[in-house]
Amino acid sequence: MDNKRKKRKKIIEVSLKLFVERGFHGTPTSMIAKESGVATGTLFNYFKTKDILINEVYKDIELEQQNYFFKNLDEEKNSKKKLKKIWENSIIWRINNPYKRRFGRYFSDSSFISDDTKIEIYKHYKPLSDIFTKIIEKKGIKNSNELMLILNFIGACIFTGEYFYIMKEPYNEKISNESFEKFCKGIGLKDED
Amino acid sequence: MDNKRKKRKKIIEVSLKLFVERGFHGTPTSMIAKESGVATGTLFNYFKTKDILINEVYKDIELEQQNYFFKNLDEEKNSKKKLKKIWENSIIWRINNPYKRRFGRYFSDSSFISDDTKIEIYKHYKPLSDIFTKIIEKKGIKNSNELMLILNFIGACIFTGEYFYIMKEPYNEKISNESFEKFCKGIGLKDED
Amino acid sequence: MDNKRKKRKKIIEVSLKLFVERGFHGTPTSMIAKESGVATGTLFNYFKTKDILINEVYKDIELEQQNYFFKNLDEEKNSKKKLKKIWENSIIWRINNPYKRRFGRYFSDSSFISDDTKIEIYKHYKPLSDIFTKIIEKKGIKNSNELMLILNFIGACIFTGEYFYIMKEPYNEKISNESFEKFCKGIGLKDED
Amino acid sequence: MDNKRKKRKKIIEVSLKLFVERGFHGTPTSMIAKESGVATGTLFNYFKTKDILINEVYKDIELEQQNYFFKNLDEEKNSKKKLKKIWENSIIWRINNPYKRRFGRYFSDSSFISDDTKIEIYKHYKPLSDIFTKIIEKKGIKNSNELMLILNFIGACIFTGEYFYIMKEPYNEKISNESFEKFCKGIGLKDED
DNA sequence: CATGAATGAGACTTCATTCAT
DNA sequence: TATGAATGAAGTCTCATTCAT
Repeated sequence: MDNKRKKRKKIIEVSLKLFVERGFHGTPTSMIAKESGVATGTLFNYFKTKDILINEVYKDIELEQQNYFFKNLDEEKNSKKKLKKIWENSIIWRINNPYKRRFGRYFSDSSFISDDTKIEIYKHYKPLSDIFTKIIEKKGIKNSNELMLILNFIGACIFTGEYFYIMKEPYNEKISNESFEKFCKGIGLKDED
Repeated sequence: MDNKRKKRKKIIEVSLKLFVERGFHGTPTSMIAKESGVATGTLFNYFKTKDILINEVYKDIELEQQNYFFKNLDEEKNSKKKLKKIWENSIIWRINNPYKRRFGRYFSDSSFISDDTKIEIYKHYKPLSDIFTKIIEKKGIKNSNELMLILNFIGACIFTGEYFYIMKEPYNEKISNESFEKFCKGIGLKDED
Repeated sequence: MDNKRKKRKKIIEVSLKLFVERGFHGTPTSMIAKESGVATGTLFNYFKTKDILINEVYKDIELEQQNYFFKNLDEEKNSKKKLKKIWENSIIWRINNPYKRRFGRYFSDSSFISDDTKIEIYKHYKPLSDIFTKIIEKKGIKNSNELMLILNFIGACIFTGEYFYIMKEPYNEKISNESFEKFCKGIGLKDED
Repeated sequence: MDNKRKKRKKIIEVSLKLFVERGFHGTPTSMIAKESGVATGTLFNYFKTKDILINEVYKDIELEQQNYFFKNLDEEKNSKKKLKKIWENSIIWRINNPYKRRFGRYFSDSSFISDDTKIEIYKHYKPLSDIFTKIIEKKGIKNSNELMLILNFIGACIFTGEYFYIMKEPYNEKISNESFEKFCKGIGLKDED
């Protein structure tokens, strides 16, 4: 029984790698099966179609990612610290999971991922928007555009991460923090907020 | 002779649309040909292979985009104004060219685009890095990380643009400028710089 | 397992016939598959490409042919008798296998057959050259040109066979032997040699 | 007007080379046109179809070949000398025209050459059979098989020629003659015949 | 006559999926 | 449940031939 779990996991991992390296249509199911150590027919016992398979890969990655992003968030008391935690977690996760990072980039927005899957995943980002809701409330910034704030945060975060990717450098807290502080300065977020 | 130009243009446009909507392998060359109003064989007179075709689509988009981004840049005297111009141009371009925006997102980083093509395109972004070189010089910020500054700029710019995309709103100078000013405040860029 | 053998054999036979009748490029793989009673895709499970297929056809023919040419050769004591055996075997084989005869004629020297295949096949003709080596030794004919002798033998043999082909007659030992004796007389090979 | 002749000749020569090197279906008409220095469409002004083209190539080669084989034949008085002349001419011709030699080997018997063409060509070999008719008459060999004699001659002749081809040696009268004499000895043909 | 862009049938080959074992 | 041979629709690309210029 647990064996089944392992096989499923293996197929997901192999698919992730191959889809990223070769594209969806560039990866035959026979190749996934072979690298996963199962017969072609067996693959379809685990995932009825190739389309279902890539959606499951996506869900697995997203859930794992979100768990990591928002992990131990309650330990932090104020908003800036919470944001910093998310900032760091997400950059580190992307550095440590280059294949998953690329998978998101190529497929998260694509037509391979069904709308149902996208909606299901979207819900889990609530913790992030909660933080910005609270910031706006606390700082009494009326008319402030919450969505724009969130987007700016995500943009700064992702592109700071890209830096380490481009430079092929390991994560560096100092560099990352400089970037984070610039973002906070920009939106006027103080240490005590 | 001009007829050939037009046909080529038509094929590029149709390919762009279909690749974005259906993916590379999801778009048969026969479909591209049909929608372009030429025979299957004719397509291959213009582009020897499907791979070459998608690379040409990419190049066409990038060159057009870069022309737009950096257009009339010399009219602006100082760095902040130059950046503002690029900021606006790029957001507007992405709003006005949703298919090209999505094409970049899906394919710019993918293995469909050859390394040769990527390198060729990369060179044209020099005007942007020149601006940041000058900013760093003028403000005497030693040890400043130019690449990180550029990435932060691009991130802020793209994600500000995403806002209009998600909200399905037309471009709004006020909203865009608020975002831009936050970015400048973050890196300490003044009006007179 | 045995079923696979049979299918492979069937495809080889059908290919042989069609390649001879219609040429390599004149024979679509779909036609080979259909006449072999398998699906188009199945053909490629057995032979990865059409090029590999024709090389396998060639190898199969050559090996079968050589087995037949040199069969029971050890029973004969002297060189002339050995040559006679090969002479007869090869003519009879060509009469009984008209398609294989034509296949050799059209393709053995062509660019469809890879150099690797040709070299692999060439090695198996050693028994024939061994006989001529011994003849030259025994008859003490110094300076004799072994290769020329072999070529003359093959030429006489093949063109004697052509006689039956052109006349559409069955094999006739008397006629064949007259030709053989002329060849022996020409090179001075006696019954006791 | 003479210009047309030259162009026709050029196309024939290019076709010969390409058909031998790449096979009939492996040679696009566009490639023949290009290497011949004419436009694709022009080719079809000279030869209505590709099939007609290869038949014309074949006829050109055969006529040239036969002219060479039987040239100055009347100068020789007796049969052996006539045969020797043909023997030499044909071997030399094949050495000097390796492409034409291969063309014959690949295509003379193939389905690319129409039956009409083959029959037309066959007629021109009468001078050779005349010689053997006379030999049989003169030597009073009843029951002798004329066709078999001719075939043996052709076989010996071609395979003697193959010797020089395989050895990549230039023509050598002594070696060639040894072979010829063996053939004559075999059929009992004397110098005075 | 010469040109070469356009045509579209047809070639080889791949691959998601099924099913008998 | 696992297997992997078989399927055949569908994909990319070629090429003999035509025809407007």
